[in-house]
Order: sequence, then C-alpha cells, then structure tokens
Amino acid sequence: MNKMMTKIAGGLERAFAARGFTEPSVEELRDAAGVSLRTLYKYAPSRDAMVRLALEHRHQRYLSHIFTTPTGSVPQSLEDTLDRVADWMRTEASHGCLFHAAVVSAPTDRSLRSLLERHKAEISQLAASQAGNDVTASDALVILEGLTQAWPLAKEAALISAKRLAALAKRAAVAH
Amino acid sequence: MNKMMTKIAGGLERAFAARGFTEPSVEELRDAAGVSLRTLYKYAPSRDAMVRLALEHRHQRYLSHIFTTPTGSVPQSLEDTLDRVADWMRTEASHGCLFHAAVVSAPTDRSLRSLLERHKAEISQLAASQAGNDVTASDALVILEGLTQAWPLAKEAALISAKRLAALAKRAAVAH
DNA sequence: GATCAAGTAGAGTAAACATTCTACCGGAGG
DNA sequence: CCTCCGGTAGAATGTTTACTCTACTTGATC
Repeated sequence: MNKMMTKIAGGLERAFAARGFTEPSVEELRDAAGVSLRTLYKYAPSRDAMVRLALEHRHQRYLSHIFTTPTGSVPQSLEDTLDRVADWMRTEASHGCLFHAAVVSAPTDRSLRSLLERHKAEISQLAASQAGNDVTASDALVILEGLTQAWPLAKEAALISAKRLAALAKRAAVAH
Repeated sequence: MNKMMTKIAGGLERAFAARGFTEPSVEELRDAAGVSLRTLYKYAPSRDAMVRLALEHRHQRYLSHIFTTPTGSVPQSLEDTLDRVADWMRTEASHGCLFHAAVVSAPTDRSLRSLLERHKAEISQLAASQAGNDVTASDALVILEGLTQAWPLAKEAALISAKRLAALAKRAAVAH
C-alpha cells in the first residue's frame, strides 16, 4: 500500500527525470514504475496525477539530499549548501530542475505551479536559515537558481562562481 | 518572402511564449502566425522546425532588447544589463526563459540543445564584456540565470538581489 | 477451503493531432 | 489576356496515445 505508493512514485520520478515530461507515454511510465496499468491508474488516476506524484517524491528526496544528514554534517553556510546542490546535479539532475521542467511542460496547470512555488520557497528559506541568515532568502534563491540553471551549461565553473558570490554576500552581510 | 518569414516567426514566437511548447497544436500555431497551413509548412516543414524558427526570432529580439541601443544607452555594467533583463521579464517573458522551456519540452532534440548553448554563451560573454570584464562570463551566467529563473517566483526582490550580487562581484574584481 | 482485496496482462476505444492533398484565387509580368 | 507564383481554405489520412474494460492470478484471513 504505502510500499506500492513509493515504488510507483520513485519509478515515475526516474522516468520523468530521464525522459522529460512530454515524451514518455503512460505505457513507458508503467514500465518504469514496474507495475500494471491498472494499478498505476489506481494510485494516480490520470497522467497529470502521475506528474504530481513524481514531484512530491522528488521534493522529499531533494530535501533530504541537501539538508538532512545521514552522518551528521548539516550544511552550515550557503557555500556548504551549494556544494551539496552541485553533488545532486552531478548524480541526479544533470538536465536541470525537475519542477521547472514540469511547469514548463504544462504552463496552464495551476497545481504544478503551486507545487513549484512551495518547493522553491521552502528550499530558499531553509538555505538562508541554515546559513545563519548571513544572507536573505531572496539572495539564496537567486544564487541557487543560478547554479542549478547554469550547471548544465558550465558545470564546475558554475559551482565556483556561485560559491564566490555566496562568500561575497556573506562577507557583505557580516560587515553590516 | 522575407516579409512572410518574419511574420511567421514572430507569430510562432508569440504563440510558444504564451502557451508553451507542448500545448499549442499546429492549427493554433497557424492562427498565431496568421497564415494558411500550407504556407506555414512551406517555411517550417515540421513542427520542430517551427520551434527552431521561433527561437531564432526570439534570440534576435532578446539581443536587441538587452544589448543594442535605440537611443544610445548601451549597458555599461552588469547591473545595467540586469535592469534591462528585468525590463524584458516584466514585458515579455514573465514565465521564464523560452530556450530552457524548449529544451525541456523536447530533451532528446539535439538541435534545440545546441541552440540553447549558443544563446547562453553569447549572452553571458556579451554581458561580461559590456561590463568591461569586471566580472567573468561564468559569474555573469550564474547571476543572469539566477535572475531569469527567480523572477517568476520573487519578481522585483530577485532583481534587487541580483544587482547586489553583481555589485559585490565587481567590487571584489576591482580590488584584484 | 472459500472469500476477497489487490495485483497482472493486455485488448479495445475514442479523441487528438501532425502532416498531406485537393481545389481555388489574386495579381504582376510578359 | 493569360499564365504562373505564391498565397488561402479546409478536408482526408494515419498514427499515437490516454484511458477503460475484461479475464485471470495470488495470497492472506476467517
């Protein structure tokens, strides 16, 4: 039941991340979820619902990858957070943010947009507060979006630039 | 002929900007282009070609909006450039970058990806050099992407943050 | 051992949509 | 005058695809 739910959500997330939101057919999504068409539709009664399910799963995984700690090392500064984001990009999201991708593929879907907004608001607030509010949430948002979006184009150079900007913003804040 | 070409390209750009790349049907694109289906296919022999046509048109308009001068005021700093980008977002692209949107809607299309890469490389190099190289192209890329992507979420606050970051980067560069 | 909840496998349906084709029109040049 | 070039209008085609439905299996619980 909940086992089944997370299995499906995980499979859907993988499929959408690998192939985008428009290309995979429902049959392809079924294969990725490893489940029959009937049960897939039971847990997500429309293709749109499959997208939402995948994004909710993604949100949880992203949060725990960036902010929570398997071993105890919580990010202490925006620069730490950026390192973890870069790590995420390297291993999981080399094509960019899945939330933006979802919204862009269905720009009229109101519920996707609000999912995106909640996701980004949570991330940027967490990033700012983990960094001891050396930096505003809006600064954090611009830098995080900049890194995430520039990553596919500039890879490690984008990380270096983002971290330099974060360091400058912090120093400026500390000096009032 | 060329008259017809730019009319079609402009109409397509408007349609894709307003409704995304997946939703509008070719018939809707035809209406936006103000032309018959037959001539539409003459100038863009497939839907994919329509996307490319729209993006090329977009690229020209974006460059001239940001960097060239109707009245003579070329941007002299990255901050000036950011003001012009914000102006563009206010009036034209409140939903985000059309190139990213196109790639995301067809992630396997190699030609779209290279269009995106050329577009972004040109923009960030121009931005850095207009600013007298107070800032690297990679810094400029991160800040520009950050503003463009954060704009739909934070509007004017994103502009303020982006400009502050640009100012800090410049001061740091000037002080070696 | 019967029942029932929850699954698989996959055929069927109806709509949407990209692309093509047929038939027609206006006007500029010879 | 007439003849094409370059356009309009829109019907036809064939494929793709989201979603539904039927028939069957499994395994736990009473």
